Parts: sequence; structure tokens; C-alpha cells
Amino acid sequence: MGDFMERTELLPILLELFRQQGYAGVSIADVSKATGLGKSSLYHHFPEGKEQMAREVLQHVEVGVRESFVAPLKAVGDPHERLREMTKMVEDFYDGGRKGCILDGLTLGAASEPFRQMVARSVEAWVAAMASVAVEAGLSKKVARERAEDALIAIEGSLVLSRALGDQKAFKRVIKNLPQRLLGETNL
Amino acid sequence: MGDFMERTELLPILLELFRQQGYAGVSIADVSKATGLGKSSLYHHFPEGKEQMAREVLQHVEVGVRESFVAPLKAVGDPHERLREMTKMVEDFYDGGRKGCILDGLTLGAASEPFRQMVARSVEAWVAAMASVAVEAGLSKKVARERAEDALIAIEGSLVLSRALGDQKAFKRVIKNLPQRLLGETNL
DNA sequence: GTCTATACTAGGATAGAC
DNA sequence: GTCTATCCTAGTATAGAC
Repeated sequence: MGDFMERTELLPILLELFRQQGYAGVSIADVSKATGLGKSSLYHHFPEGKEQMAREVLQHVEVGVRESFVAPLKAVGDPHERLREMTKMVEDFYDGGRKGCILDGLTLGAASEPFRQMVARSVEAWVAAMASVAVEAGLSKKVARERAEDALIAIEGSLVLSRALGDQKAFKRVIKNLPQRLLGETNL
Repeated sequence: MGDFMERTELLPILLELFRQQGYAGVSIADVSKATGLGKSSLYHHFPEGKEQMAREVLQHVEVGVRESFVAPLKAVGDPHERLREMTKMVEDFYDGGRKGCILDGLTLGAASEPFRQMVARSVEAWVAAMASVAVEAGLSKKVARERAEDALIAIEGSLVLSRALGDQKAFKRVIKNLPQRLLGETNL
């Protein structure tokens, strides 16, 4: 079995670790336990250690954002329907608010510098796609962009709050109101 | 000089460490460097180590939330004016978006369990105070509560995004629109 | 209350056998 | 590609002098 296959099994596990524990909170021993691989095997796959793991997780996430969030928004059909499709994927990815955001986990602390550019790319792709749908639905470019940024802010904020309170209702409400927040004409 | 004075000097330093690095990202050596105290002195002040430090930081934050955010909201005067006063304090506390939120830093990872209840108290006090002002300004209880929760979500989310992108404009925009978000009749 | 010194554990990383 | 064994550093925590 080649390297390529291994990575597709490893990266989702690493993603789960980093989003739940943050960069500093994940030890190589944790990774070893979660993957079933010994430390030496891990260094075989990731010679530069934990930082490389995090970098590859972010690359993996960037692909995931494009496939799961951006692609549905760019599909054919009614803007509202495409937005609902994305919303479903978001709800799924964050497990209804039980799982945190990797942007959060990997940008906390001084170790985050190497990751900032990759994070920015994923954020920009997602926000741009949401804004584009809003423009199609009739909003001005300026308003569409602001609402798209607000949508992402609301998602991130509700994930922090849901985690902090151990209660997913903040996330659920944000998800439910997301189409209205992005495309609606009035406050909720 | 008594114990009481020492804590008022130590806790703000600990707060800065935890909000920037998260719980797992802070080592006793970091604390030693930041405070100028040797490790043994730190264990003299906090016999239960890092967890006690974090707990006391959260107690300190709870007081700060009540004094800096809740108190202005409960003062006499125009609701909009009181809200602007709180907004100023929030902007100041987060240093215009350059400093992260302690709720975020202390709830990431498995070590966060002991802190959840304290975090929840601060959150509830702040949200309740914002909702109360919104009710005074004429909103229904239900809408006021939702808007207050949304305001906190927006603050938390914009802090995550500002940190992730290394750019404070998300936070600044949320702060600028906060009164409208809470009390306004339409979308921004 | 703070220091130096020390013990011990956990974490990161590598060498070399299979 | 994975393992065991090992190394070294960093991290937590304590003892005892001042």
C-alpha cells in the first residue's frame, strides 16, 4: 500500500486531534495512540514532526472547504437552495456544534505563525463563494461581502460559545438562521 | 506586603498568558519569565499549579466582566449611550482585536472541564445584561435575548477571525455595528 | 516569600533492527 | 513501513536554605 493511501487515513485523524486539543495540546504520544502508529512511524511519514502534521492538515482542510462548502455554492440552481446545501455540509462537518474549528485550534498561541497564510486561503475561498451567491441573489457586492464575513464570524463564534458552555444550541441557531443572515432583507 | 496585593499583580499577567497561548500552551517556565518569579514562588502562591492559576484567572475575569461590561449596562441613562459605553470597554479589553478571548483559550482541549462552569457564569451575566438593555429599548424579551447572544457570538467569532487572519478589521467592524446589532430595527 | 537545587515525568526526535 | 530502544529537552513539582 503506497504513501498516498496512508495520508488519506492519517490526516482526518490528525484533524480531529488538532481541532479538539489545539496545536499545543496535541502530543506525539496522543497522535501515536489515535493512529495506532509508533512514534518512529509517525516521523517516517512526517519527518518535520508536529508542525508538518499541522501544515498538511490545513492543506487537507483547504481541499475539504473547496469540495464541501465552496463547490455546493458554485453548483447550478437556486441560490437559496445552494446555500441550504452548504449549510447542511457545515452542520455535518462540525457535528452539530460538538466539534470545534481547526482555524481556532491552529491559530492559538505563538506556534501559529506558519499556519496563518494557509488559514487565510481557506477563509477567503469560503467567504468569496458565499458573497458570490449573495450577489446572485440580488445583493450589492459590498453588502454581500459583509454578510458573507458576518456568516463566517457567526459560525466561528457559535462554535466557541457552544464549546465553552458545553451546549450546542448557539451553533444550531446560527446554522438555522444562516440563509436568512446571508440573503434575507431584514434582521432575524 | 500581603497576599492580596500580590494576586492583583499576578492575575492580569496570567490572564494575558492564557488568552494568548491557551491553557496547554502556557508552561510554568512561561509564567516564571512573565512574572519574574521563580517556579517555587509560583507554587507558593498557587499550590495546585497551573490549574489553580487558570481557575483564579477565570474568577478574576468574572469580576472584570461585571465591573467593565455589566456595570455600564446597568448604569442610569439612555440605553444606546450605556451600550456605547460597554462597547468602548470591550474594544479596550480586547485591544482592538489584537488580544484573544480567555473563554476561547481556556476551553480548548480536554483540560477545560474544570473551567466550564465559571465560564458559563461570566457569559450568562454578560448576555443577561445586554438583553436587559435591549428590553428597555423596546424589544421583546425573546428577541432581546437572541440579539444579546448574537452579539456575544459576533464578538467571539470576530476575535477568532482577526487572530487567524492577523488582521483586526473583522473585530473593528463587529464593534462598530454592535449597538445596531443589538438595538437596531433592520439589518446593518 | 523567594531563591537554588533537584527529582521525576512527559514530550520531541532519532538510530538501527526487522 | 513499522518496531524497540534510546537520547535529550522541556515541563511539573518539591525540598530546603535564606
